[in-house]
Amino acid sequence: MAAVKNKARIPKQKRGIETKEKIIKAAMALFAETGYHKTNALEIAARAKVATGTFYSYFNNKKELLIEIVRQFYKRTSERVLLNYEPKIQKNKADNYKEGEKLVHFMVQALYLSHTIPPALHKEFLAMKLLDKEIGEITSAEERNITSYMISMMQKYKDFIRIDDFEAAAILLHSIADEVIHQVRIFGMDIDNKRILKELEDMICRYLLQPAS
Amino acid sequence: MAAVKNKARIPKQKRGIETKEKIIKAAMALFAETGYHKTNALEIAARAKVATGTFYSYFNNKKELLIEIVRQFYKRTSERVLLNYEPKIQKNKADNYKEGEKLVHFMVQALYLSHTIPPALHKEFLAMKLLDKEIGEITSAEERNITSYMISMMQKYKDFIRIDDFEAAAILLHSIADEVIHQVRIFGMDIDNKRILKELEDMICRYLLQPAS
Amino acid sequence: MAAVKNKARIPKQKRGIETKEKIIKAAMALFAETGYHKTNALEIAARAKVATGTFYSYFNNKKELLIEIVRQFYKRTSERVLLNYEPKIQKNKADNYKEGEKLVHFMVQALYLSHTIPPALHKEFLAMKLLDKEIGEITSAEERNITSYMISMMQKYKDFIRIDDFEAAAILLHSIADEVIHQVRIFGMDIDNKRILKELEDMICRYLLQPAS
Amino acid sequence: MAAVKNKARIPKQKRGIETKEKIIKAAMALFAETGYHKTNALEIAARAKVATGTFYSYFNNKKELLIEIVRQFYKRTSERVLLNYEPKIQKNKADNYKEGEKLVHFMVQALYLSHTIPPALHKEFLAMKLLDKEIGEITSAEERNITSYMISMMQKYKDFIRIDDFEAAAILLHSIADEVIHQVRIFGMDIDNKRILKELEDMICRYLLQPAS
DNA sequence: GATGAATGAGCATTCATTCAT
DNA sequence: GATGAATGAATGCTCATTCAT
Repeated sequence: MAAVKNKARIPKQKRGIETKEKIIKAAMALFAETGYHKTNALEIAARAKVATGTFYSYFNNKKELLIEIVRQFYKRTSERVLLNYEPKIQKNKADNYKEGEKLVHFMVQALYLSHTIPPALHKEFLAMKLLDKEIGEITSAEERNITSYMISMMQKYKDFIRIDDFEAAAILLHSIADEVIHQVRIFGMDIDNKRILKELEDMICRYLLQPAS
Repeated sequence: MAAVKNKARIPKQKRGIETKEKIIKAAMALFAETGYHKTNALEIAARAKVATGTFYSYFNNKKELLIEIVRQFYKRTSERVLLNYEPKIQKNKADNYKEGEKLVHFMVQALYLSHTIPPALHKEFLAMKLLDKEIGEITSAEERNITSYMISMMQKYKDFIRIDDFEAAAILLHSIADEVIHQVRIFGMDIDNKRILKELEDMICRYLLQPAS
Repeated sequence: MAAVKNKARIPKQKRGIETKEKIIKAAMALFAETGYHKTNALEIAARAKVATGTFYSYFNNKKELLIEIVRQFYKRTSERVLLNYEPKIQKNKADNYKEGEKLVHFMVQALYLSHTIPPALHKEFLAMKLLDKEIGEITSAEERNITSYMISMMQKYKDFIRIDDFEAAAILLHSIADEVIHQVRIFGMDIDNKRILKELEDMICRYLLQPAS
Repeated sequence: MAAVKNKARIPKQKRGIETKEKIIKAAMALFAETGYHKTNALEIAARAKVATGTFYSYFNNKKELLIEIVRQFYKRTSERVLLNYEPKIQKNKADNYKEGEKLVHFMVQALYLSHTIPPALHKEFLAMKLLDKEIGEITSAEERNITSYMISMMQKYKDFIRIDDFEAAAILLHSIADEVIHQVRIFGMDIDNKRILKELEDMICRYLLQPAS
């Protein structure tokens, strides 16, 4: 309702960019340590060794800062997952299942490796995705990106694939792979993470791939 | 001086129990409508048509109220999932896979049906599970319960099962089924929910069950 | 300004008197333990094993209860100091100073012995005497009583006395004796209390009594 | 998590120091007018023409403010009492008692003059010394200072002194002189203050000084 | 641009007191 | 008389945000 005051400075000079980066670094550290809700602007400014006023000249408010952080994270993650070189898959090999397994392994690994921020911070992101509409939308857009990419991959390798509903499959696969990786990375479950990831890959393969004839 | 003042009244009389219930109802409605963080004690009391002081004579603070709500939810969910009658599975049937599918369908349905609180409220629970240690622990305990139950089911029907690592499988299955159901219930994804759930069941079956010979 | 609601019940029956006494006992204990200001009606009622409502049917409020306690204390103290039998003083003895010393010793002892409530509670009384007008007045009245008594004693034994201004002397003596006894009883000073009391008596004697000729 | 959040701002700039001083002034006025317990942070801020938040950026809470005020008071008092020039006392005069009287008079006057804050405020200090442990400790430390000074004075003029136990005497003298001065300044007793102070000095002299041979 | 002092609405919490049972 | 649940004004304190220097 209220007109958004868009006073946030967009730094052009080197010093300004560095200051903004200092603030983001400090905020990430604090969000990871004590959580987004329990961190306040004063603390962020203090940690960044910057005056409170400076904070507000770069970000209109705390949430905008979070959005910036989340955006940066997803941008980097996307790049890592989507732009990664594909493995060498041989379409005409005798055993398509084996080749498919390679592909699945590659994708799960890519997803796993893309989650490189501190678990505690990631936890905050996931929570904020649920709690905040804006963050939720950013996340959804990102997920749609990844899902589209997966559909295109299925189409490319459709001879390997046993299921029909590519869209549902993509959503399902992304959803579960992401969740399992979160579980593994964030909660660091008691039992060996490798065991879980192995089962995950097996599950995806059994579901997705044409069985070896 | 003592770290925690445990003044919360434990109502013995009918009136007290009703009042407490009124507060819980009001809080659930508000948490669902505006979220836990954006709801305050005053609003809860007002919605429950109760004085602020009354709120604080039943709960030491807002979080304790949330914990009570979460506990109640999990207790009911557990009862529904765990105590549900099992479907009639015939162990000696010719087609074990078909019977297995019935079992999987039954379990997914049970899990689906157990999530009967308003999606918005559930969203809050999931977020708080990530944000708050105490809530996180309650949730973990609950998850361990369900995982144990699943392991025992696998042992009971081990002739149907193709995988070896029951523990990893149980964790994996619980994790993904829960996640997909949340996605479906909370985000009410664009594409037909039935399509997703159908794929989920298919995936679980392919992964879990001995293929039809 | 506001008309004082004088609803406080004056118990006639044994049960009522006992209940009131229970409340007073509980309050004294709590005032001593945690202080008047940090004690609330609920706690007093709880300690007295009585309902909150019952508290308010015996006392209009917390301060009235304090006043009752202070009154009781001064009544008992007065009785002990004033009604105490006097020592046998021989007016015609050769050495008046020696006899005077006996008298002073007796009075200091009487004052000392009259302070029989727990030091922590006494501390509260002294503070409330400073902070609260009503309590201050009760205390002042009491002090005037004691001062008068001291003047009459000086008159009775005027042959022993070296000073002229009986009134100023009585006020001074009461004031300092009381203070020193408080110091000794309440703060339990590091150095031996007996040394302090001995010096006090010596001081009073030197000041008050005709030197031995 | 940490027991005490030490956020209190320590003003470096002129403006900050002035603001802090404004708050202290306002608080002293209000404590004197209505007492410490009946004054709240809001009122102090309002009187100082400052926002509530400003109050809390200089003091963590009301008690910390009181402590600061008490500290300032004792610092000033000490300086006045201890650093005051001594009167010219002639050790070899014929009449030591006369010289001693001068000394006692000087000390009582110094003590009297050192109590320059409004009586009502002083009353609050005395009450808080009894009610609050921290304030009590500050006061005790101060009293030990003064007592030490008195002992050193007695040693310096030991030829004038009739008593042996310097330590007990110092404690006793400080205690009673302080008390009588409080009585006089705070309660402004009915009878002429000069009469009381005169008797006080006489008493101290008789007790402390070698009689004129 | 940067600073950090100042703001004040907002929220959590307490407790003296009342009153229906 | 006794009970204890309910009341709600009062108060302490926080923190996002502004703005004079």
